[in-house]
Amino acid sequence: MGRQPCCDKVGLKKGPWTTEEDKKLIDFILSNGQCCWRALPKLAGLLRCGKSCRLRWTNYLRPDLKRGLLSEYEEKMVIDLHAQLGNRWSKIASHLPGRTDNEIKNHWNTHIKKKLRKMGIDPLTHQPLPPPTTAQPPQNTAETVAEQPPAATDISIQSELPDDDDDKTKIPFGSMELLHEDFCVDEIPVIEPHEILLTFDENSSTYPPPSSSSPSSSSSPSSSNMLEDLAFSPALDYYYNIWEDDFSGSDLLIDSDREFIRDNIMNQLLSCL
DNA sequence: AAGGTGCCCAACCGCGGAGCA
DNA sequence: ATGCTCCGCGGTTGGGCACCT
Repeated sequence: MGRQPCCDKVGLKKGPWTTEEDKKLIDFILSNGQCCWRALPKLAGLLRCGKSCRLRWTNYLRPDLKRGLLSEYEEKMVIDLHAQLGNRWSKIASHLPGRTDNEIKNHWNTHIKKKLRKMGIDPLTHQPLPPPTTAQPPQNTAETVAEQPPAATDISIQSELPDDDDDKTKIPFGSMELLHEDFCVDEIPVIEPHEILLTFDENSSTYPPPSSSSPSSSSSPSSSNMLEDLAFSPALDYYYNIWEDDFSGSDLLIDSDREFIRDNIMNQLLSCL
């Protein structure tokens, strides 16, 4: 009995991805779109299982991913959403454009959990932790207990968050969308560079820029700054660097690709503004 | 400087659900 | 209705790094 492995693991590579593998995966998906993950490794010339490819793409290579720590606002959203949804990380991630479920899960386990405990909130129930008494040993260290604000203050964090029950937290164009959403698995749609929608998140720590006031402000980001930033976004540069590293001698038209994609992003953004 | 320890996060594993024949 | 395949999700692991002693 037992479940069949997701793929034939004999001869398949595991562990960290190399730049070469990243390049192959990116190149394949940008040329062909996200097709059947199981078939992708073979088609892309990768010695990986489809699952590994999907994970690498969704968690690390997708061009719309934000890098770096979650902003304070994002963190509050995660706490609020977790209170409503529990450990449904993918659902939570869907409210935070540019963030992956893995990233949020990791951030929750390494930062937010500790922070909440320190603040006297049970990260599981989102209720105030029982106050430490002399009879009961405190769950926190003495120094963290001393830093605890009253429980009522802690809970107010949640009430500051926007109501999640509508689309306010769903940022339009908050994720990269391929225009061919509804192709069947057997078809391998060709996604041309001009069909890729690269998008931004107005709630991120980058947009609006740090100088702007409230993170929940609905004001539009400065278009000139946004375009400037996007045009030179780390994600794009990452792709370009990969291509340039290993395809410098190939017949790929790196510069024209770069210009073409960048121009297309600019045009799409301008049409949205 | 060297070794030990803890943290972070990318990646893996296994399960459940959806879709299809 | 059943069994199979595939995808996506959540939990877990372990390598690399930073910090501490």
